[in-house]
Amino acid sequence: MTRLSPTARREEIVAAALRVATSKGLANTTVRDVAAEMGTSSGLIHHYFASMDEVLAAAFEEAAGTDLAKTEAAMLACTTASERLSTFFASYARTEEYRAFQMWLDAWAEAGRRPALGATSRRLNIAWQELVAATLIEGVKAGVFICDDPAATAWRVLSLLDGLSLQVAAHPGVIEGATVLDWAMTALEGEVGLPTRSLPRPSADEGRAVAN
Amino acid sequence: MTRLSPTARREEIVAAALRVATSKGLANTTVRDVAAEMGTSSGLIHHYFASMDEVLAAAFEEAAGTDLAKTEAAMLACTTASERLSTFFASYARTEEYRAFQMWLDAWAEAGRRPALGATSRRLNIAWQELVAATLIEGVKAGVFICDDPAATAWRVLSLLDGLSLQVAAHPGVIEGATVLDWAMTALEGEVGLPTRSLPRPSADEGRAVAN
DNA sequence: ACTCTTATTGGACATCTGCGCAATAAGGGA
DNA sequence: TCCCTTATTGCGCAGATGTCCAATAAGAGT
Repeated sequence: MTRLSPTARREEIVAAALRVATSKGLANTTVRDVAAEMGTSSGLIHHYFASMDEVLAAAFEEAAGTDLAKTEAAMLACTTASERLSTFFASYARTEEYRAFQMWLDAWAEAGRRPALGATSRRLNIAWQELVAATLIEGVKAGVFICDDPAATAWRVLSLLDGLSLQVAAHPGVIEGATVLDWAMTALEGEVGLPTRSLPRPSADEGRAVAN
Repeated sequence: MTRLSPTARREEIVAAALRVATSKGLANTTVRDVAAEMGTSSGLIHHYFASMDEVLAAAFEEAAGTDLAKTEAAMLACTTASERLSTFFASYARTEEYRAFQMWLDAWAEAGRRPALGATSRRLNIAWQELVAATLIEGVKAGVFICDDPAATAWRVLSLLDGLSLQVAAHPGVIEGATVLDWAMTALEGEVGLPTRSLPRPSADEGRAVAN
């Protein structure tokens, strides 16, 4: 392979690891898989990463971190807190689709066994919660939301989303994807004193529109 | 090893597999681990189970199925629907403790890769939801709950519990165990039209009392 | 053109994995 | 007591896994 700069090669490794992890799961991604995906040798990966744990952590960070950044950007483009919440849900709809959520399942399950991946998973989960909490606080200040404890409400709505999405990902057919979003939004409306269904429900098309 | 009857040996294998899975996780449990735990040979396990997938499925069924049965029994000992819900939460508090929940994390993550484990996980998750839904329906008939769609509410409260417990198990310290229960019960009270905190919050002692 | 850093190779190593199979022995029924 | 089913053994096989390392070569700086 052509000799690359350390930063470029590192990025390529992370991108390749992410591609493999997306198709066969974080927990099933091996050094040789990543090397084969890049068309290089397996030794090269250990020249940039001390352990496979750190490769997986970097790949997961790339996936979930990018989702987070895109969602945050889309939310900041909105003017009102309600619109930001709607955008949040629409954006989450994409994350929840198909294989993407399997990566979260693997990250949570492996968190106790792979220190680097566990630390990354924890950090990103908290970041998502803080994103929602900040929007809630904003809405309370603007007088459109009623919420005693925005941080707690954020954890609840995010955990509800996670718990429901988990069923969609792990047990296909038990709950439908569109239902997850509707239920979570209804729960949030109840928490912050909005009339039920006052937040517009994103269609599948809208969810996909935010994705790119 | 002394020659046992097929049923007795089968049960011993499942029990040993469960013990191993409890300490090092379902996903990390190997044939040799289970054999060593029993003090027998690894070939014996394949004499009773066609694949490791089925051993893990049986072990998980034993763990989660027993939890479910105990919880159901405790709930049936109560007279009112509200008491049954309180008992449900108190019982869930035990499940959520420490390592027990890691098994659910592994089951969900592995569901897509191990067919037998996936089927078991799906079945037990639905059984838990049906248990809650039945109690809600009962409460609605008795006029103490207001709930349009008990099945949906059951999925929501269970998924909220799962999503919050998941954080406790995967990211220790982010949320406290006692908080999980309080938040989930508050959410349920909101859903079924009960005053907040009208369901008594079980203490850690009560949770442990139901365990045995 | 030459050197020297270092990106890259390719494979070795030790270990683990699920699974299968021939050999052994235990124990119940006759 | 003998026999015949079958529980149990112990190891082998084929493949996978993370990690490490000596050898190679590419390319930047002089």
